[in-house]
Amino acid sequence: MPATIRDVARVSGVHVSTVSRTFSAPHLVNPSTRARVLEFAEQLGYRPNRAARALITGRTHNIGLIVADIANPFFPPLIKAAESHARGRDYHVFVADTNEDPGVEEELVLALAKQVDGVLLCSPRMSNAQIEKLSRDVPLVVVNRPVPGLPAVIMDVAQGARLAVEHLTMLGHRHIALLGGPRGSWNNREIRRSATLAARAAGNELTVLGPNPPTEESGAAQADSVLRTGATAVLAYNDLMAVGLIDGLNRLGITVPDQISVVGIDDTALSRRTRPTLTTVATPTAAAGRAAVDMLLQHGDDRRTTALVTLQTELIIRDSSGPCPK
Amino acid sequence: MPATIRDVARVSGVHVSTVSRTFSAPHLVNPSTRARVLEFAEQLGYRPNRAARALITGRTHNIGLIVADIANPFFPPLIKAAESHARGRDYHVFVADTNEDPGVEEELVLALAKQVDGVLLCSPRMSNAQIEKLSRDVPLVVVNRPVPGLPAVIMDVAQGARLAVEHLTMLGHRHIALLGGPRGSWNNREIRRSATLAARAAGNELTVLGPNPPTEESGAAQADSVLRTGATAVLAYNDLMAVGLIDGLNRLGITVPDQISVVGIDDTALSRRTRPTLTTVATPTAAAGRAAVDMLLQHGDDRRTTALVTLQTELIIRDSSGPCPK
DNA sequence: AGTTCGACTGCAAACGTTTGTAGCTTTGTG
DNA sequence: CACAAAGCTACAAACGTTTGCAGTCGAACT
Repeated sequence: MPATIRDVARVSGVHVSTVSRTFSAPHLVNPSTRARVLEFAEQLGYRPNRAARALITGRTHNIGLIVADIANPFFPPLIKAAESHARGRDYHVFVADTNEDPGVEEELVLALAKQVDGVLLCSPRMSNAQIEKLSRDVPLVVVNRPVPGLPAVIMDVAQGARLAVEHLTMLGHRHIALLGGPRGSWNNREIRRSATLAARAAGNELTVLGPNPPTEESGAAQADSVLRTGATAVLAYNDLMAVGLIDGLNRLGITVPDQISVVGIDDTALSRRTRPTLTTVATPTAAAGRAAVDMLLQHGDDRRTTALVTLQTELIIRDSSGPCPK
Repeated sequence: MPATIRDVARVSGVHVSTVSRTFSAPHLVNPSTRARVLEFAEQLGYRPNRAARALITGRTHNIGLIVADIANPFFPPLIKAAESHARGRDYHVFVADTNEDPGVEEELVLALAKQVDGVLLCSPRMSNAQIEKLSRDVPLVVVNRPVPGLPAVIMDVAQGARLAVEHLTMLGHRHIALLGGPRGSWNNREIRRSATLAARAAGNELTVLGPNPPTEESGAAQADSVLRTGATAVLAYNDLMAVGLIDGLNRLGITVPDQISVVGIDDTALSRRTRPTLTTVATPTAAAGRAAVDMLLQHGDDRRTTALVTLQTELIIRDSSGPCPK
């Protein structure tokens, strides 16, 4: 029913190849012919069938975007930025949600492989070896985790964690709890490593809790474990857990920041809206989305380029962190 | 490089058509042949090329999902539910963001048309006529707005608005302001209509403000217009505007709900997290996403089925609404 | 024994494009 | 005026599938 290249060719009295070139290699066709073809194409509402084109060119002009949880407020800005950036380059975006399940991740990459020119793997929970293996089937760019031999864009969350610990130290806190995130997360390990280092450098005590699912409920559920550590300040794996924790603490009659300071990570839209507003480490998620798309489209075919883009993070001081109670 | 159906055929010593049937019509091939083919296919890592398949069958097993703004917290739960539901039925989902621009909407539907079996159009800003026209190119299901002659899933936001007005009336409020949303929004008109009716029935005064962009900033910016109306309670187009408004009021030294009550719509994840927590009308977004996918896949080909699914809404009373100050 | 049937498999055309090659004009050059 | 070059267009094969049709073969029926 929809017009094909053949319809356009017939109507405008030229061969299909001429119509094809009118769109994909304009300089090879006589301007007047081209004008005529374009006119008829317009009139018939012709649009090239990208799937058919992909079949022969091998380029689909689609990309895949795989995230752990669309509803986690960390991701929407990244998705939005990536989609918009990709569309500006005439690419469409498949979005899929793994529910934090590594098995689903793998299946998804494989299922998408033939339909896309590459996949953005955001915060994957798979092993490096698995990712490495998948990258033989389809170009990958990893976000939020470096994988040896693969292009990746990461945010310097170690620096952020250090800044957070230093901030808390300056406020007089001597014992900090680290509310850990999910097991497979590279960010989680990185935060832990860096916070440990920073705490040691400041002569502080650091108690690590976790691993935990990176959700609000999980943060709330950890409120009493946090209390039991005796820490006066908490650095949480992400904003979601931080606000959950604050809620949980409130329910136990503890107020933030008067009795305990809480610092989040990600600076999601949330953090400005909660009361108290959340001190947090800002990660440039939109920029990460754009950078990842760029990397994917840049090295079109020469995969296994091992570029690594690192984006800086920043500590945003708001109301959930305050002086250590005595 | 990746294995094709021909590779599998060669290796397992059968014709390509047999391999094809092994996957798409198993009952037509001898179980033992089938087993052998499957084994070799597995071994070669063969996966049918869906684009090639689509070319001949006309079914892509993809759907498009077009929303106004991915970062608006209303949408992620809908996207997540729709994607997960679709994938359960072996469909992949293109997600695209229009930035509230009707022109982009149209372009996007057209661009996606050949690559999908149908498009979910969420909260479109286009005219009915435009939507109607697009539906001739590709099956559409509209979400959050009824369009004559097209399948749609809507949420009964009129009922929600009525409940909200009644709730405020019971709290003693006699003058309510309606903080309107974007121009093209059907929901906006519906809310307005229903709130007006309910206010009249209760003998209340209702002042309508707007149209406004449906964002937090826009809500905040309207704080003084709201004050000038002299209303003691506000019903906002959505949660985002409601929390923005509360912020704006706070900045003017007005407290919620003591001096003014504020009610939102959508019950986004936000509304539980702000202080005060937000009284709001809950819209079942995840259910809407699933229902829309079902409708799209159900009437596969017989478009122009004019089914309309209406989902109920519910008033969630939290802390941002209180008794009318005297 | 001949026929019919069913189960299975192969053949080849088709889906809507792109692209290398070859052919035809026209123009420029010596 | 002949010839080459340049500019343009047509032809046809290819991409990886599906699918209607026809063919083969053995079993079951008459």
